[in-house]
Amino acid sequence: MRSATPSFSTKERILGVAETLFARHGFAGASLRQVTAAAKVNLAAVNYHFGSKESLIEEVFRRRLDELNRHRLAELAAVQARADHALEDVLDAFIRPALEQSMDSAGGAAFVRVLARAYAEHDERLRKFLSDNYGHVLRDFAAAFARLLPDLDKEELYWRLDIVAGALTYAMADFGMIKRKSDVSERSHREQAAQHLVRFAAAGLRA
Amino acid sequence: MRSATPSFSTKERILGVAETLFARHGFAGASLRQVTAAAKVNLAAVNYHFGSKESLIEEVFRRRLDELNRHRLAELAAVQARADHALEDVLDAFIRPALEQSMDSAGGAAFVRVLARAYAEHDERLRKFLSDNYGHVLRDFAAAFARLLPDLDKEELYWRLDIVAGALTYAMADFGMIKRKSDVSERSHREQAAQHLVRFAAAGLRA
DNA sequence: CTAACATTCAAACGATCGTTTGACCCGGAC
DNA sequence: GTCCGGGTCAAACGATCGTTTGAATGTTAG
Repeated sequence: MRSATPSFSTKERILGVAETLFARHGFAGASLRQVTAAAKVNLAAVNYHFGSKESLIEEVFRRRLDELNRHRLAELAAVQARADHALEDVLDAFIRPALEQSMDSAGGAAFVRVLARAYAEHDERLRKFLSDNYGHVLRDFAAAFARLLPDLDKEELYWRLDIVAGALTYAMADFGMIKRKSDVSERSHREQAAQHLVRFAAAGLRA
Repeated sequence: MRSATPSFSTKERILGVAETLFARHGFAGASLRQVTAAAKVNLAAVNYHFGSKESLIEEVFRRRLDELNRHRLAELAAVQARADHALEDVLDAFIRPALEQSMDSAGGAAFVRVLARAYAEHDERLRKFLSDNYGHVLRDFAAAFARLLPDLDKEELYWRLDIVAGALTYAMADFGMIKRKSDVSERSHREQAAQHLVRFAAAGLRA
């Protein structure tokens, strides 16, 4: 069975449904009974395959973050290899991989919402887990920005990057109150969002 | 008893503690037992004074949002009365009242975190409640921005305002990963945040 | 076939949730 | 004094939570 239907195994079905429900109702708001019912698996399957609800949450992150971080650092390296790279290129290297992943798979769009949840939740264990995976990437990007903005002192730069990261998280999660037109596809909606955000953030960083 | 200790009545003590715990653990994460225990009132007091947990949540918002919206619109009117008002002035009229309120009372700082929670929560009833109180103000500000940016078409403006609102919510809630120095007071921390955000947002809107 | 293992299942565990109940306290009206 | 009504209290309600159990099931190897 493992090799016959690998993409629909119990484990992966739980992960996919959990991602969707965590995005919609939060980590505390989505119960294991809701998850297992939607995934059409037994309630005990979560504790059998993942050990606990918290381990399930971490696995939802790990599944996507590893790939996302890898792509971001790869694009950053590619950008920095060009001698004449601009601020917009570095911003694009940070934003675009998240955008791409959010459109790759069915659950990708849900994951960026889950990511935004993680910022809102103050759970210490979850924040540490994310810092271990995300903080390293942010530090590399901060160094890249620092080189492109030599006149900006470090503290001022960190302030602005903080705002950029917050705006990115917000925009990617589509938490805004202004709804997109219904005739604009999800893909072009997110591509426009990334494009606007890059220009907006670049102008703010240069201000 | 009502006139003897009005600022420490059971009702207000519940509201204050609920604000703090909702900010820290979310609406689903903070239980009424935690709230009543911290407020040193009986568990049944919440349902007696507010009717339900959901009504308590709404009351936590109403207590601060009425004043916040009033101040924002007053400052916007004052800014628009000046013929030479700039983009930064309008942004300041939006950001500063939230900043002031967050420092006025002990629970004010917690409230902006509660406000950010509201964006993360997808609860339909809560979003409608906020839209009724918040949406009107956002529309007025959007009109003010539109007058100051006549070359920007409406859709592009809405995109950027969406990002600004998201960055504001994020920054005000202090959800960033970059910690402030411990020797910088909370007040100057938030004033710097507002100042940076105004400059950043203005540059982004003009880009 | 049997033995061993991995997985699924219904059922129950104790804990905690929001809410309700009914007795109790107490200050003011009569 | 009696009565009344707002307020507080301990206790319990049923529902739901995450987790555990032990039997049933299916799958693989010898």
